[in-house]
Amino acid sequence: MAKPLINVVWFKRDLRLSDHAPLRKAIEDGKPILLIYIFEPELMSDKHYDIRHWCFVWQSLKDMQQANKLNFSLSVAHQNASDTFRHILRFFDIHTVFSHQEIGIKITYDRDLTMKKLFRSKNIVWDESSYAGVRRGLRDRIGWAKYWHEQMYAMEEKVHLGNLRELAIRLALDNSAAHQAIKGKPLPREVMEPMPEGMQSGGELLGWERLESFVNHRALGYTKNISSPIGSRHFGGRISAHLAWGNLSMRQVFQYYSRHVKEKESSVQRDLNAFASRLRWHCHFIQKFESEDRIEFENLNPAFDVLEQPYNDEYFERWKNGQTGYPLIDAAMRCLNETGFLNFRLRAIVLSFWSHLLWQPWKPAAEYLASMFLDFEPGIHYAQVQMQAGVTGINIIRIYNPVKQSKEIDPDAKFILEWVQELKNLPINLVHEPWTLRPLEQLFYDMQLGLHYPLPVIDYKKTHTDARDILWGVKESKSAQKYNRKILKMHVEGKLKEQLE
DNA sequence: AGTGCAGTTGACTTT
DNA sequence: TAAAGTCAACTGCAC
Repeated sequence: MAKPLINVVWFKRDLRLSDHAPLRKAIEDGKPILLIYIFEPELMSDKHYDIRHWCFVWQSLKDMQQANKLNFSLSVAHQNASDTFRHILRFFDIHTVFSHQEIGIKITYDRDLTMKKLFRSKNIVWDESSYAGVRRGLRDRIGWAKYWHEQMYAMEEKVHLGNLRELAIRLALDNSAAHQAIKGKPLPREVMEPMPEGMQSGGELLGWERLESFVNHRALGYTKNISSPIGSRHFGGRISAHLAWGNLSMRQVFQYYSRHVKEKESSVQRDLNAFASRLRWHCHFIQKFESEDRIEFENLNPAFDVLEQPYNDEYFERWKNGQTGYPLIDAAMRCLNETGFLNFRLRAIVLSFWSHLLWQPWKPAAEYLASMFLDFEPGIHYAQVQMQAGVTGINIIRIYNPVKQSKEIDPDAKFILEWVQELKNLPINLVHEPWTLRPLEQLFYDMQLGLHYPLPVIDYKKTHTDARDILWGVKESKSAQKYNRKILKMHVEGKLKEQLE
């Protein structure tokens, strides 16, 4: 007996039901639709990911079913993609699989290659829609900004939920409840539990709440607070995780901003425009990764391959657990571990500390930070890591002074004391550099260095000079400059050039 | 009042 | 979204 012929919409990092090209196309086609999300064990155990991401995904999936009052379930699998589709093929013939292109790390790229082969062998069409103005196989950036703007101003991909409700089918499963895996082991319990306090929860609804509250209430103060460890958490857009997992599409964010910016006061407009310019940078970096995904493993500028930065496990443990003895660094890392978010400046500071002051290779830090950033977006992440590590050749080398930054961005030490409570009895000026405490003061404040709080893991004065000399030496070498020309040609379009340098 | 000088500020360059 | 160094201009003050 012939199996029913269906289409599949495969959700990845596009967990929403609006402005969704694959859904729009599948509905237009009119065949029954199976909606699936696959929790891939190999991805879940990859170093870039943490349970917090899968929690966020789970909440997004729940939101897609519940908040929109759809009376069908998304099918959720917990096994690798090939086996999932083989399982589906036992019950159905698949005409087309609709999904978004994934600009991802090697492990997902390889999975896509495997799937491409599998689909071809089964005579299944794989229809992949592009991601937010990012183009496959681009060799240079001529006309890129223009194309991006066209994409952003284009009409939304309309999804008719009524039609979707009629077409959507569920895979008949052995004793599976609505949210259970269609096949494979049950999901870890923690995935289905609420987010820990302080970490953003996932979902389209929450994404829109954030976007609206930012544009209409929190935007004034965006630029002023952008570097403040505490201020940025309120005055920032805070939609990054929702963008990374596709609760919001870039186009939706851009159009919401364009619609509302006109009606605001000029001071708010300034802040909103600063926010909006970053939306384009977001896609710029993803495009960069699409064109050159080797930067997950290799220096963008190969001249920096000569750096000798032997990995030190003790340094790694102290850095990641917030035990370096530099209060700002420790506060940032502890805060990140617990909340999944840091503002841009703190991300730059902790990375600079790792690669310049601890003189460590960027790769282990890149993987660890990816797993802690709830908004981990592969393209942006690796471009930023390399930029902060100073191995792109085309960007200025910024070695942050953790004490100077501490006094500048956290003058009253509020942020530090929130996360490094060991220091709470010290006067503010000593919180920024506790190693200056003299023995009598340590007694007086009941704060023994090396016991209650670690001594600095390195001496800034010594390490930063070495790092500076070596990095600038490479940056100015003939070899680095030769590669720079190639890099600029590939990734930079006209006016963007100055902004990058 | 003008001069010399130490200290400060800001623009600019180098790393 | 850096930090440190250089230099010229400026400031305040003493004489």
